Amino acid sequence: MLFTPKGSFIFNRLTLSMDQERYNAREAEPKWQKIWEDAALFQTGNGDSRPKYYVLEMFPYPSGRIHMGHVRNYTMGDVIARYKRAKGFGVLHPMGWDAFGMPAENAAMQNKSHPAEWTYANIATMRAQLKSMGLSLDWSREIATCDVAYYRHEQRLFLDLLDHGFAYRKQSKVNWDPVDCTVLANEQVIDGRGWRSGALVEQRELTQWFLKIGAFADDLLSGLDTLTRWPEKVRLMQANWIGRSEGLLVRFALAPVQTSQESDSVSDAVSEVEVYTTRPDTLFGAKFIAIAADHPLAAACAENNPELADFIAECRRMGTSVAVLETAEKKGYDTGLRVHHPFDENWLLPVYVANFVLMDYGTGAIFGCPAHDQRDLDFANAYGLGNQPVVCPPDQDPATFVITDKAYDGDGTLIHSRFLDGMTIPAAKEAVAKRLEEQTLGNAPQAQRKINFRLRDWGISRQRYWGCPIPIIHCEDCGIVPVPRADLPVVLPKDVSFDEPGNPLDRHPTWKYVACPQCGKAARRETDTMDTFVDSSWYFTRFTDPWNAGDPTTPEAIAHWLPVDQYIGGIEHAILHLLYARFFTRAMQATGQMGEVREPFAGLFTQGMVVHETYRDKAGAWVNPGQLRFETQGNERRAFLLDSGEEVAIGPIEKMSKSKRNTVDPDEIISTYGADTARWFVLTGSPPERDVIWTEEGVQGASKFVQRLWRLVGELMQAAGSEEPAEPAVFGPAASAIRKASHGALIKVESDIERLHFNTAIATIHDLANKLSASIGAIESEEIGADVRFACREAASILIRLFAPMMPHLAEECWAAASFAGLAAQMPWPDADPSLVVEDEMTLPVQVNGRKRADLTIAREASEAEIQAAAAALEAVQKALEGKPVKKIIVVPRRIVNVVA
RNA sequence: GCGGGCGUGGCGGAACUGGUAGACGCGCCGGACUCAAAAUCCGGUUCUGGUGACAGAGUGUCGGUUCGAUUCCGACCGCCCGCACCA
Repeated sequence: MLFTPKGSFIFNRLTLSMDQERYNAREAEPKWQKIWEDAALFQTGNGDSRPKYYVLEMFPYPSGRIHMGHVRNYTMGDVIARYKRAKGFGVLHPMGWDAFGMPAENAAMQNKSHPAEWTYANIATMRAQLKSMGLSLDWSREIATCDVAYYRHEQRLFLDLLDHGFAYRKQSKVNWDPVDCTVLANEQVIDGRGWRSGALVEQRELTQWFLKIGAFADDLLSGLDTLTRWPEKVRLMQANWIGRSEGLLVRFALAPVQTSQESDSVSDAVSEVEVYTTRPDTLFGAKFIAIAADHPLAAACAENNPELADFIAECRRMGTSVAVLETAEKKGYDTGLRVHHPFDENWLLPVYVANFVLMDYGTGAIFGCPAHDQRDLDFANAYGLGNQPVVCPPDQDPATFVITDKAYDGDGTLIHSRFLDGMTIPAAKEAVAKRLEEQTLGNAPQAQRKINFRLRDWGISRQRYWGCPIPIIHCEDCGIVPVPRADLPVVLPKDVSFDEPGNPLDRHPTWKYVACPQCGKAARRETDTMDTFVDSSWYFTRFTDPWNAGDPTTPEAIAHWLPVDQYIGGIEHAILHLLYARFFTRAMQATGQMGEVREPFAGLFTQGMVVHETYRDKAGAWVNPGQLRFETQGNERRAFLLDSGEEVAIGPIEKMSKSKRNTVDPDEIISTYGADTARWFVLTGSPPERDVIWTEEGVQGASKFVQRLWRLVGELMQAAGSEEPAEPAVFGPAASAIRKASHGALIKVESDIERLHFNTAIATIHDLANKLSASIGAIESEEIGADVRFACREAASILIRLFAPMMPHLAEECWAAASFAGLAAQMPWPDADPSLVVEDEMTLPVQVNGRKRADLTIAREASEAEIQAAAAALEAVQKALEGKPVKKIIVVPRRIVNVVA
């Protein structure tokens, strides 16, 4: 007898290594990793003729060690890569390092070493960690952005962008991070603080390099519609960030002023104020004009008005902190200037300098319509300017409709607006635009239609050492001179010091002094380096041909591999990285480096974080879970310190962070349980886009399941015998049940992985294991015929391949132990036979008035009438009807029967 | 304030276009094996009532559409995320 009645297995010592009762991950994992590597299994050449599939996970910053978030991110990518490979695709699955950035400089300051040393040491550590995870990566394509071999091409791309007018220099107000001593892009300022340092950002006036992302604002917006495999949320966030608005530029003529001599001199020099508005329909509700503190007109008025100058200075001070802006009151200062209403020469509007008007949006000037804009209303109420409703809501009487402290911005009909009265808002907008376009002020139309964007151009200058040098030379005679392409790369000097603040490149004794390439005179190099987001804006294209030494990209490789079919990363890059990469794709297309590719990432997936409970001792100090012992009583859990026995408080579940001491080290997990257990865990429990809670019980559960699969495959192969039988013509009930379970699970897992529902794919594999265990446990040895042997062998072969993308090492060990040919990693995805899942009879739930009362088992081919008759005849149905007559019986084929009384 | 998302057992979650709510896992309870423990295996586990077959309630709350609603619509409550003087 092969099986004991309870199904526990007696191992046959003759069957290969299956006599091991336990699967030893620590031995097996490095063994298979080496076999894969020696066979160069995951290297994909550019001449591959299979249909292509490009899987990419956001490459990591080499901060020191990988964390659980990396494990989750890269496991998901690896499941897809391995699955697609099994499905017959030529899979490109590369890895690299986002290796420039501030932390390396901070480390250099602390350790008195060089950023390169720290960075490359971290890369070596993290590469080894990633390799221990058993990822199917093509390491032959590895890149690090801090390698000259990479950033030389970035300098070339910069020069291409410069030639095409996509890079330019301008003086502007910038976000200055006083801790990192560098400039930040708007996207890098979060709640008024630097995204890395957390320092309150200040405004400074500096000359900076900009990339013209604004040139593609419209295209970046409309392109979002084509990204159907992106999360709706990310597309929406980008659309809001780009912030397109359609409006009108309207010029208001300045009226001569009698009251104030100072203002009078201004109105002599300047004749008009131009405003930008998206609500030209409310022009007859206008009560004032407001200009920004930085508006040239404000500066002109302030020249002879110290009080106004003070007010402007106050506005500027406030502008340095977003936190203050949020709570700031609407404040203004009357310049004394007046303008004529465009439709009525006798109607004068006061011109205020206002703290809520921004110079860098629109024209830095607005007209205020208090009745229909809350901000304008707050201002008007503060300065007693009154309001005039000009849009009447549908349910209000125009005669009595008034606004007091809540502006109305909804739909309605125009009132008190002369020639606009009775119009809808869109009609009124059109009418105003048309009339003002035809009307002239000076010698030009008084108004002009204008589409505006919130998106600002991307400032890329950083006053840091550890970044890609901007290949520019400043010559006193020739001005800005690009480094000739033949002289590239501009290499970072090695001999730099970090013992004082500021930019080491700037204070290097020799590096910046060069001869001007044009006139040969003494000149200086640009000492700013590029924002590290430039590095990550094109790395996905470099992966397609990282061996090309002469050019950043290779047209054939781009055409073959791009776009990335599935990109995986954190939601935190929804705007920053993902928008920049989309911009670079367009800009590089314009410079001829991107072929016909319009969007870099056809499919995007944003995975959730790995979170963990937090613990605090009596003193309130955070405690690491490794120091704790847990007790459970019923549904209550308590935690105690291992050494002292002191009880600690179990706190909320939060993102793993060193400061809260709730991190779990991947290395420890891998050395204790193996990579497969870690990989399995991060996919289980919650859907991939949601956070997953790390628990010790969960890891142990995953580890137990690894062992269970190992035993189950052994049992299946024991039943299957060592000889591979031909497929029998007839299968008995036991064999049929096994085949039905295997093929049913296969169909489900396949569709789950295709939809990236890894958690339900795993549930299905659990379910299959349960079913197979039950089947095998129920079979007596004398029943094992050719059909059962065939079904068990088939089940083992399917089962192993189903979990192979998630637990590749265990799959190889099982595959080999089962004496199947080749490597599991090379096996094609099994073909499902849907006919095996179909049953002759089906069981339909039967409802009475929408409530389930019975089950009806009936032939699959039964007609609707037969089903109706059989359902009505059921005892439970009759009972539930309580004698009431049946009105109708609804039959939804293969789904349900509902008897309506 | 604006925009978006989410509320399902003790817990994580499942339920594809409206069709058996609670798959699968964790935890818990009971049992087998064992001198004992671990490991493993078997059974139970939404709530209420009943020894029981069974009956009633049930997917944040209230209403609507439908033969039928976790799923669609409306209002409200709660939580999470993004943006925020953008004219």
